[in-house]
Amino acid sequence: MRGIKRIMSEAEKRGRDWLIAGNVRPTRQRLALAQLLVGDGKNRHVCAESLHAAATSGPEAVSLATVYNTLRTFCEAGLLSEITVDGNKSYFDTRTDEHPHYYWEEDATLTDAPKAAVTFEAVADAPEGTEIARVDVVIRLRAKARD
Amino acid sequence: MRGIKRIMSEAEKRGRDWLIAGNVRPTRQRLALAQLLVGDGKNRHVCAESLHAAATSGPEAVSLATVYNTLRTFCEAGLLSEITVDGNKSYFDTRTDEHPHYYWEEDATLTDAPKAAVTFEAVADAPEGTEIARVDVVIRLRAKARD
DNA sequence: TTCCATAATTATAATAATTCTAATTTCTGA
DNA sequence: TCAGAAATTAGAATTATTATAATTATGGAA
Repeated sequence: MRGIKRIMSEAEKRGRDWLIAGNVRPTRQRLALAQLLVGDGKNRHVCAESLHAAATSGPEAVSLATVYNTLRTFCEAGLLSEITVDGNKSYFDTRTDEHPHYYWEEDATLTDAPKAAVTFEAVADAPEGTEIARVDVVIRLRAKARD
Repeated sequence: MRGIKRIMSEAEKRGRDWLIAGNVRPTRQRLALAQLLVGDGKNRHVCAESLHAAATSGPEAVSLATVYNTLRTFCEAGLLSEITVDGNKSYFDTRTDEHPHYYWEEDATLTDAPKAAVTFEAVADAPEGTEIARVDVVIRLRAKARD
């Protein structure tokens, strides 16, 4: 045991439990990132850059390379899902169930859409020899034109 | 008039008409690309690189910069639609009506899905002050696991 | 505890897709 | 035919991301 024992905050507990649930070794950096991602119990969308910025201004700095590695690790562990929406940058969502997203064209941000925003009548069978891995739905929003 | 008058092929006509329909000046390079895109009357999905490769092996070489410029121009003219599916590269579709896509994870390619592949029961109202620009649906396929 | 093998982290270099810049060429219409 | 505008181009610059290779941390065994 290295550091001084101290009371663990709610956010720290949430982060740690989340890592354990995903069967991911709770290293210092991963704990820091996990806390930023799920520490408040709310869902969150991040990109590598935004998460790195958040970590940098926190108590436990994490290198950009590790942010990338860790986001990938979390995805593989099923803790995050990756969302692709504009051609150049990846977003990551702490909600991992299949649900639609709003993409706000005005400021290029992404939020969850209520699941009821889109309901399917039918999704046809996948072509022969394949199966559907996932159905991505992105509802692109723009500011309403004034009349 | 520079070149020698000659009979215009069906593909050339289709390309030229397509440009005119989009109100885009029919330059040599644009005609070459248009022909590659719609010359056979079929729908097509390309990325900048694949289109550039096709042009390079044709009779009228087009620089990569122009391929990028032109794809953007065609999109703005409503002749193409851009599809984003994996975080790093843009695809362009000669079909511009709203329709779902299959993304084949195995080889990272994109094809049209039959419109009936997904039918909506409902798409909720857009949030206050916004309107829906488009609903993107990508059905991600993977090779079926053997049992 | 201490030590070891393994895994994680890191700075930095490399890559990939795309955009920018500034010079040149081509078009169009008078 | 000519001038001005638009398009094209090579190459540099940018952005997001991944790879490399060296260092450091971690967890389990002794």
